[in-house]
Amino acid sequence: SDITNTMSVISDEGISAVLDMDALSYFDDNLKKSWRGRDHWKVTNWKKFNTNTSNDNNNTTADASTTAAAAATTTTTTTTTTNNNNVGDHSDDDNSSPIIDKKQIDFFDFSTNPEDIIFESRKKSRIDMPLKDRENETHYLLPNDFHFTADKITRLFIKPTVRMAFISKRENLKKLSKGGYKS
Amino acid sequence: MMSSNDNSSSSVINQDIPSSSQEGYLTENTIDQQIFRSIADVFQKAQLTYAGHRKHVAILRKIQMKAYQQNYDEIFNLWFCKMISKVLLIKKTDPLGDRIVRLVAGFIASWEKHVIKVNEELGNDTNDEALGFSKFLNTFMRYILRAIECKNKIIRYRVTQFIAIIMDNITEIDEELFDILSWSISKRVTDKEPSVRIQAIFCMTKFQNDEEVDNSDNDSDINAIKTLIKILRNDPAPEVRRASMLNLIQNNDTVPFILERIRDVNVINRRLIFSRVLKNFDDFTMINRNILEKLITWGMEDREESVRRACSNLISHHWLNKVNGDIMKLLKKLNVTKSSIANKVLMTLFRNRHDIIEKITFPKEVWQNLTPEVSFLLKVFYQYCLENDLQSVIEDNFFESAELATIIKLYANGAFEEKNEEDLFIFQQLLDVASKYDYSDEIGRRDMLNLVRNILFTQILDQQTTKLSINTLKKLAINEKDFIAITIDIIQDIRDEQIENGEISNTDNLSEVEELEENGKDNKTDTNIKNSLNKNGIIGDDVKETEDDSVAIESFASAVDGYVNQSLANSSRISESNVSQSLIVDDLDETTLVRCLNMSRYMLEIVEEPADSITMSSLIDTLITPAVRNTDPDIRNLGIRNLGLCCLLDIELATENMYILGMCVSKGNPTLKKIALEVIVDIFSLYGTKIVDGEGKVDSLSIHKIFYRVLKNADHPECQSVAAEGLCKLFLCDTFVDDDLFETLILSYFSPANQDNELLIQAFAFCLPVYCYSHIQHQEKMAKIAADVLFRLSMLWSDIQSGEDSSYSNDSMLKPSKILQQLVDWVDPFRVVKLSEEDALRSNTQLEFLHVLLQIFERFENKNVKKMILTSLNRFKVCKEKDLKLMMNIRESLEDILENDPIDKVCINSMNKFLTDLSKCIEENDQSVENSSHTNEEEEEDEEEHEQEKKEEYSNLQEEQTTATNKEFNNNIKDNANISFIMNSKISDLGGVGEEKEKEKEKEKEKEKEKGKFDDDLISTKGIKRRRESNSDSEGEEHFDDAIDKKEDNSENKGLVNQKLEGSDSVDFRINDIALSTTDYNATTPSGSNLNHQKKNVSFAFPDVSSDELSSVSYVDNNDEN
DNA sequence: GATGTGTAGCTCTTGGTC
DNA sequence: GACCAAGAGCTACACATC
Repeated sequence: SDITNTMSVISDEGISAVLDMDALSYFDDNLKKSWRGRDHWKVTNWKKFNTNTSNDNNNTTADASTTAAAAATTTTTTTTTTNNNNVGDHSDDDNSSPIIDKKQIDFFDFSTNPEDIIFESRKKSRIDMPLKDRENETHYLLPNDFHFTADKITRLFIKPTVRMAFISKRENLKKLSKGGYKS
Repeated sequence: MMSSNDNSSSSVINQDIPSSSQEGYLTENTIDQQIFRSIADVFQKAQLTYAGHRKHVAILRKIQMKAYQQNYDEIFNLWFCKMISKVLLIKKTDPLGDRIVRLVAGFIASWEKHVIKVNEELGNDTNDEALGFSKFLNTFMRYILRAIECKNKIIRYRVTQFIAIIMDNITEIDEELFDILSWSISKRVTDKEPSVRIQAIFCMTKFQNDEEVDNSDNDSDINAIKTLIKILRNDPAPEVRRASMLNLIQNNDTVPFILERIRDVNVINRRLIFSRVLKNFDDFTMINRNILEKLITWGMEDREESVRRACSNLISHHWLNKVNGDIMKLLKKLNVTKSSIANKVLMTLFRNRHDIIEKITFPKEVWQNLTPEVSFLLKVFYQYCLENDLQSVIEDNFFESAELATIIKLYANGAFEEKNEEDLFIFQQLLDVASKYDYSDEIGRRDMLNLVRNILFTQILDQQTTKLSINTLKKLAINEKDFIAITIDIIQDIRDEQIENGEISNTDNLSEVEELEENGKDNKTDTNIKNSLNKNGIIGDDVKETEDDSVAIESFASAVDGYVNQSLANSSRISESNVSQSLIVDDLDETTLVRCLNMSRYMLEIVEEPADSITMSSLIDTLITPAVRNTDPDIRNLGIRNLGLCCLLDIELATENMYILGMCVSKGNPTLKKIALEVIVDIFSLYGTKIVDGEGKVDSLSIHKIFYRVLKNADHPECQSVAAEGLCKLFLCDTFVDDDLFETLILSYFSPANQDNELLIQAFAFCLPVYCYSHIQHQEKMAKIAADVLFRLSMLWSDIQSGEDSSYSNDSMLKPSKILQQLVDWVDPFRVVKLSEEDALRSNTQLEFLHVLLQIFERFENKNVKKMILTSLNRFKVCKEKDLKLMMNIRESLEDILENDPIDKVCINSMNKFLTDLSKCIEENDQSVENSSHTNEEEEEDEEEHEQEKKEEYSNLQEEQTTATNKEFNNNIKDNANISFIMNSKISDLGGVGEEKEKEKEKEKEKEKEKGKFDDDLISTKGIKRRRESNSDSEGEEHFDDAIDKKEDNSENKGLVNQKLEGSDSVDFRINDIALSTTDYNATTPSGSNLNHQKKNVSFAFPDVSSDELSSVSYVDNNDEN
């Protein structure tokens, strides 16, 4: 409430034209999962900035519906296949895999002996965790979270009631574009 | 079908037609088959639904009994096991298996229950029933245990599942069997499959129960508990830790480990602490205070909404219910006077339980007899009402300000006169209310003002209370000027009183002041701050910095003196009229000084506009300056903080004080360094670059150097992270634009030296994406340096892996593939905020990165890294909208690599895929250009011209020539092409001359490169020479580091390594470098010539980035120096 | 080790009972 | 109004596959 140097007073050039509060929340939303940085970073899908332009929305909805439709199709096909399998049920014996993946087991059928598999000697195959995985000095605990937010980084260090004035002067903008590629 | 060759005794395979074989055993066979069929029938039915399980269990029991009666119990056991053998093959997710498991558990439980009953009836456990059960259990368990180390994980899972559920359903077990079980299970706890481990844990939990009952079992109990704790903390799979967390027995030894999971990396585990573990605690006061405070703080601040919700549910439902809705009881339990979470807890309650808001009232009589709890409730309640605009609630419960003043006075008396601690606490709560109160009533306002003023004047308050009081003053003042006047009056009064009481002999001080003023005049005539400082012998020199502390301190002190002189000189225009001038003393006792400084600090923190300059300079001269000069570090820190706050109100003051702030950063102790750094960043954030580079101003290069140095110094991680965050902020608002400083910044994010600086890592993790995605030009900057960043870090990584660089462990650094991913991600134009889809499609940031990367591809020495780059090609997104020539260039580079590099199939596949896509885009791009030229005649010309331009450029590039064309990729930046890139405007005059020279050199270098030989040293040396030229050209201008430069000139080429180590110098070179080369840089960037450029820059630019390890990464061969 | 699919563990809603 | 149960929908994690 008592902030004088808000982003709004900033000239409409360059970065300040872009960085309003909405834009900042775009970062907060999309960055909240990568706060641990570096070692824990992985590629994530970013939610598009909501620009109120119908274009974006249309695109996204279109995309979504297509994928949804695609997904729906796949689901239906899979279900049908499963159903087909179910019809065949326990009468069709699948010898290719010992593992039972059927709607029902025939407890009367001992045409194949499960003991061949379950008591199979384990030979060379490793069934234990590698030693290096058994201890971890982080104990799988999160580090201290310093809660960087767009709000925090746009405030001054020693006077947090005041925001940075994004006085982006023309000269600096030019400097910035120097050597950069524009498209 | 059935195999006749199966003759192992335990594997009596039966057929569907039982009587067909095994003649002579018909009777037995029939019973055998009957048992088989009966059991199979039950299993057959029970697998489909849980309904009827009870019946099925009963039938099974009957079958067993009948078999027993016929002396066929062993056959029963055998067939039972056979059934199970089938179940062991049912995959984990199939509910069939679980149903049978439950059936078996039910059967066993039912049988055991019966056995116990019989045992009780007969008074022994050796009866037939008991023995029969034991026999069955032994047979069954040993049967499945034979499969517990099966190589098939599903079977291991089912076996452990059976064991777990059986353990859960029986009360006793043979010791011998138990031993075998616990031995087998303890091995499965380290199974490679998490699902098996979880079941093993379920078994383990059964071993920890009998603790007190049987001492002989204690060992295994303790072992079980120890194992579970180890798993809880060390298992990589969250669901396994979860199983351990929820099943570990809770006692004084285990609870801390369980609650530690509040910071588990897994969300569900964290949430469960609130929704399960803590919910089951009878009384949270059992938990250690510190732990409890942390639990709630972390719970409320968790990144995940669901955890926060679980936490607030715990508080607002469970906890409140436990005290039957009695908030006062809850507050007592929380111990409000010492709790840091009570505030949060109450706020959560108010937010989630609107029903209790209505029930809270503060009748007048309560105010007279406040307890800490009630006053605390009052404070938080008022805060809540204000935040939620509950005006009517406030009106009902809180009265006129005059009355509030009276009440506060009451408790203030208790607090200060009678030194009653409870009253002090109550006073603080009420003061908090007062700082937000409505003072429309003039009498109330005046009463309160007098009260607060009086308290501030007479009492020595802690920081928090001081802050509250000052905040209240602001609320009470008519306007900001009034507020400042009131506060400064109080400070003045305190000082006056102190001086009166302190019988200070002012004579010495006065003469000192005069002396200072003399110096000040000197300074003024000089108008050169730096000269006077050089006189004092304190130049920001790395060599000096390494000298012993006493020298540093001395030089620091003289710097401060210099500052004081200067500040006096500058303020003389004001101080003439300043009566209190004679009071410039630092003899105020420390407590008073700190008290005044804190008051002024809290005042300045909330002041929005500067007061009149007289008031401000009086504050600075009489309070802040002496504090800055003080030898006590705490006071000095406060002094600098205050000075910084003043600077944020007055740009001139800020400009004047940049130097002293810089000195504080380079010479101060870590705390002072940090504050001063923060101040510098704040000043830049507020005023931009206006405060540097100009008549009497500090050189921006020096400021750059300061940042470099702090950033590279891992000894002061806090300063490092302030520098990192600060630089990110300044780059974000385009106050800083230097490429090399920026690259240093990125490198320090990935540097293994900073691996443990969590604050720095997190600052970067947030700020760097914000920078890259906030503006397309920011992203372009990243794209420009990305390839070099990857190169340097890959080299470093190779060194670490090969053991050449032993200062870091192998995993202290991100793999190059991950770094590449990150960089590609940062230059993804689709993430740029408010950039339209079309612009994003057209943006070349990612391809620029790729282009430069392919240009320097051959310089990557590590084969694996090369391979990695090629297999990662498809991470770069291409589309027809991209720049045609850029795409063609990339294609060419890739084809070159395909031809000349020995590469494996994976790479070839990846490259082919990318090339196919790329060619398609190139084709489409070509077509669309043609199409558009036909559709729109007007645009045709432009388009053609543009295309022509591009083509020219690219053909130039392909020939790897850097003709001094000023053509741009994009006309947009044409205007900027000739604008020098440097910070110091004076140098820019030289641009033309330097430019030509530069281009000549560029050409030379290009030729060299074409020959295939690349002499790094030569180029580096050239770089230095060139720098000197430009430096001498810029003679006469004020240079922060003239002294160093000259010194170095004298010492004649100290060698590259030294220059590397003295990072300070590199900044200068670098900036001039850019100044001389930027113009053609724009025109030639995608070419190979740029590569030279980059290389050359690099060798100077980051000598001190992340200490020596990066120097080995540098292109410059520095062996001769080592 | 990157990929897509499947699943656990929620959360929220609806509808019903006490 | 509290409570539960069933059902839909969501997301991070687990699993499977290549």
